[in-house]
Amino acid sequence: MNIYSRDNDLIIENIPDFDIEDVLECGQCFHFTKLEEKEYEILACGKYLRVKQENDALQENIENRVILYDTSPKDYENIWKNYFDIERDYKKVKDKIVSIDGRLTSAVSAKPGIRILKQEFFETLISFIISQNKQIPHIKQIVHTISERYGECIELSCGRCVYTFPKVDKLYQVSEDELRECKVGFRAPYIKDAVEKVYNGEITEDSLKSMTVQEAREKLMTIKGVGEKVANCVLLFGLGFSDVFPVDVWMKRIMEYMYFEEDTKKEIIEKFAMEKFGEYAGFAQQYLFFYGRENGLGK
DNA sequence: CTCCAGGTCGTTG
DNA sequence: CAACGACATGGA
Repeated sequence: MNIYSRDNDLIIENIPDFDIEDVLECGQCFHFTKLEEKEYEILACGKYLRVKQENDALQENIENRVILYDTSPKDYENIWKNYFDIERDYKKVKDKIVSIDGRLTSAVSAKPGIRILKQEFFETLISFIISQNKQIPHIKQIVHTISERYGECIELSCGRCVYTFPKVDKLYQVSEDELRECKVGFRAPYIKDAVEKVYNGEITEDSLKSMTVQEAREKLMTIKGVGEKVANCVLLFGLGFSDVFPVDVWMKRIMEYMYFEEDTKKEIIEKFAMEKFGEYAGFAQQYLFFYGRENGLGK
């Protein structure tokens, strides 16, 4: 891996096991827009990032080149290195998963560039409350709407404004009816409850991170509208716990297709996967989810 | 028109 | 506990 600045951009060559398309399109993140093939803009951590990956530099003996536009080395060190989980050895992660069960080889090699993003806790919490009983494109739309209406504006050099996801303090001021106008539907009171519990300090990122997964999961589930699945997604994508296995309709189908071959309760599937994959359960889940969804596994 | 979506809640058996 | 309908909204 080789990192250097060119004009105002930050260039990273040869990030192992990284593909910006796999990372963003695998369903863990909703606050981004595709601009071109392998080129995206992302709103995260209170920042705007335009990022592009080139894989056609083979003659220069370079496997891939990722360009973070208008990004200082300092922002890379402080924000994006952590956000993209650059320092984790994903070869080891994938080897481990495949050694546990060789049947995951096809899932892992289909999307070899997945990384579990370290997303902001609050945004992840609200986003996955919204996600229940909704399709990914619509979740993205709602997250964008909430950000445009209540987030902070970042003015780009071209004059266009983009909006970060709002902070708790801001969403605390937003009424249930105003939330409904963002098309969150019956989830409005759920969001309200989550915002209140975070705002008044009953739920904090730090305290959750200091707990065991079980404790943190139970704490999250005291929020109305946060069940087992949403809690697990927040633990995995927003708090850095990797020993969780969110089971949604897709994972249920995929796991029934691969292991159970009959209707099986989500709790059984979750327990089975956690015992099987342990601290790698979250990674295994994401490879399986993306692969299974793209291939319509389990019909 | 009907069915379903990265589910969860409240109500019944 | 287990099962089941309701819940907003939009797309197939």
